[in-house]
Amino acid sequence: MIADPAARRDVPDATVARLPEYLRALTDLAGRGVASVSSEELATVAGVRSAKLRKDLSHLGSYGVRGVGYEVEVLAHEISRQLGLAQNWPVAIVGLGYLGHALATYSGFANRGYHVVALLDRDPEIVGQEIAGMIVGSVDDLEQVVTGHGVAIGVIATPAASAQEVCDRFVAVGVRSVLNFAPCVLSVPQGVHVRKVDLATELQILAFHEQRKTESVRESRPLLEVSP
Amino acid sequence: MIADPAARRDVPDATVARLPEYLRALTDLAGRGVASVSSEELATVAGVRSAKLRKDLSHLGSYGVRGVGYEVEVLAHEISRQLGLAQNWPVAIVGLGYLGHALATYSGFANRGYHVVALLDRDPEIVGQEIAGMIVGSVDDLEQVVTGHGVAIGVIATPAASAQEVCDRFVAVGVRSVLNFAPCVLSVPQGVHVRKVDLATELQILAFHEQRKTESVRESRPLLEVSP
DNA sequence: AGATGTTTGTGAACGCACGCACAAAGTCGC
DNA sequence: GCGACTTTGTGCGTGCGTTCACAAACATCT
Repeated sequence: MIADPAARRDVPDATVARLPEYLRALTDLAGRGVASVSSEELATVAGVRSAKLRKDLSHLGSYGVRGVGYEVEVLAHEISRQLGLAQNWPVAIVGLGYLGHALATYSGFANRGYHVVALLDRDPEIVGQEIAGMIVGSVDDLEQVVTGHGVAIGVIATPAASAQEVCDRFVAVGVRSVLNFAPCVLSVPQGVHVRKVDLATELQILAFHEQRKTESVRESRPLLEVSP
Repeated sequence: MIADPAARRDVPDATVARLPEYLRALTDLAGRGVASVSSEELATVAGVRSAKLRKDLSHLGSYGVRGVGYEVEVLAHEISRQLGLAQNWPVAIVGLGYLGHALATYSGFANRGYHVVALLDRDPEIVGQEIAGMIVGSVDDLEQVVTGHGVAIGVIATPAASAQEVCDRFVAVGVRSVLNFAPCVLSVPQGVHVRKVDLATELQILAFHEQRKTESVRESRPLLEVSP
């Protein structure tokens, strides 16, 4: 029954990174009225191999029934709990350009265990606007807002030049988890967790593979040099 | 020494994923007038360990000078070339909600080896609008646009419900690299490369670690369980 | 020129993650 | 109740990625 304390201690990072995808797949299935799935089926929907899925889930505990499969509701609830989505984390978003705008209105946030409690920007043109049912506040009030709402996770969607300063202010008032969309490396003290998402990076990785594909067709042709 | 043909064949995926960050760091340094860096300095700016950086770069060839370091311009140009950024890949973006809007106006795309050649949407309200200096076209013309511009990379920023259909149409007209922002798994034939970015996923991974932190605080009190 | 100092490039050891294959554990039919 | 079938959970081998540590290679100073 209570295998949690032992199992929960060390969930591999690679597994953690896949849990949200499993949860999304399970939510899909639940929405379609599916009550039970095998690891094979769920793996297909989630885009992984069944063996990997089973090993991942085994790190959370034993929530399947041999010979039957997993109960969708039960497993979804368990993953949800492990990810801490029951806690409705208060999130603050700084920087409301198009990207911040997208994040604020992203239904995935509100519906998946998060609660955007504050939108902040530096531009007086943007401050005061209503976005996703909220009034954009001034970044000057960052400390007050974070403390007041007990913000645990800070989202940075500012230009790279402002990112470090915003991050420092987040950290100074106790935020220990930061999601950074600015194309720069943030330096933070030990114990603060930063995840970075760079849209251009993803494209560049794709471009690398794309080039390899076209290269293997042309095979060993000299590239043209660029003269400055 | 031309070590390229041998070295270029197998660049580890993990290394490829870091190359864009190195390139960004080098561009930063070049902009600040730095001409030469050691692996230690560059690693700090890029947020990795120097040993890892050196091993990564060694997969591209030998572009450093022992006892001195790397020439910023030379290394940047080399990574740029390996990533295929000299080719100005034509990119098409489908789905111009706030996220698609953000992608279209993202300066990182235009300035880093990409050329957004088409914006497409299904909503008649959005078709015809001007975004980032381009007129949004109808998704009905997807095949024509892709073929006409020789689009190699397709970006999907639609709702999940439409993503697979758009993907299929991309693939049908020869696109082999897809960047998917929709929260769903795309199924594609062998040889087509898909990268997925899900904004909610990143938050959930952060939440997991955040929960672990707060748990370890609460559980530090009942260290000893009552045993029978 | 030789000695000294610095930094790269890499062989080797280690650790993590993935896939395989199978025993364990359950269901179902009779 | 028992055998056949299904599916989970996992021990193990393998391969990849990271880190360490050092020799090779270059610059600089005397």
